[in-house]
Amino acid sequence: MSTMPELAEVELARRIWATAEGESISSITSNKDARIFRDLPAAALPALVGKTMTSSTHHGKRMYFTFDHDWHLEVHLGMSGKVYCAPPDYEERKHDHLILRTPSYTLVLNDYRMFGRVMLHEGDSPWESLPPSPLSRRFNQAHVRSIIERRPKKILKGALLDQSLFPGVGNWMADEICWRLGALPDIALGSLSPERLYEEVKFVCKGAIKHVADKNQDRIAPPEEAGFAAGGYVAQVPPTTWLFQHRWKKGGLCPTCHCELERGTIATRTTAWCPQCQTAYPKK
DNA sequence: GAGCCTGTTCGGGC
DNA sequence: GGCCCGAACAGGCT
Repeated sequence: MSTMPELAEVELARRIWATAEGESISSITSNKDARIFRDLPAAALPALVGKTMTSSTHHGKRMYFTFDHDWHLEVHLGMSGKVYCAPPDYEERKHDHLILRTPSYTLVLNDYRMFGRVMLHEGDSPWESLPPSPLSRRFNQAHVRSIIERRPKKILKGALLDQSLFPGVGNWMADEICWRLGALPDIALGSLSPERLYEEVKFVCKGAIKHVADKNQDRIAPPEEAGFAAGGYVAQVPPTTWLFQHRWKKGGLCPTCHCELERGTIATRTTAWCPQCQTAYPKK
């Protein structure tokens, strides 16, 4: 299973680094030339040395680690970012671009493609000004209705991937939501009912957390057992009743009707759908 | 060796 | 401005 840095893996990654909550940063090693630091002023990171990680949260695909005196380290995993919580004597490996050491742990950010991003904020909580997360109470039916009403002609899959509308939803989750809606990915947003869209976005987001973040908790700690070896840390994935398990296999079958899934490029992304089950709405 | 790619941004066309 | 697409980013994997 390759990595899939969408909402649930991001939350799992947050929990992995959160192992070090309550510890203070003793040293920082960073590859400042790495693209992931393109939005971070040079020499900003040392400000974290001596500061204690007090809490953390995630919003969509972004993680925030808060250090005392209102410093917030933001990490986006991009396409290939991984975080590890390793023992104190961890030795740097290829593509490790950020290493935070505390007395008990080594927090590592490894990203070979460097589409990820690291930022540092001081002051107010940066996530509070972002659009509502599908996991939050602010994300309700009225909010989904306003999304649909403002962009009735937008393609469903393109809308689902838009991080300003559905923060955290990525390619596989978008396909899963379309499949559960019984909707082809290229129908217009305006043909959907707010109730149904709200229901399935919620179901897939909550289910992803349950099946991916919660079920892989044993990958987090203790650090000597944490999955910082090659292969990533996601061992448990959504059940075979989800499209997830079938969408990448050539000749994969729909878990509901068992007909062969179709694949193509929609909204510029590789997309899988069931030609039989996803016909509840007129094509765009 | 060629092609693919689970994320995001930017530029161009309409 | 809105929307859509393709390219670019970079390197491991099939």
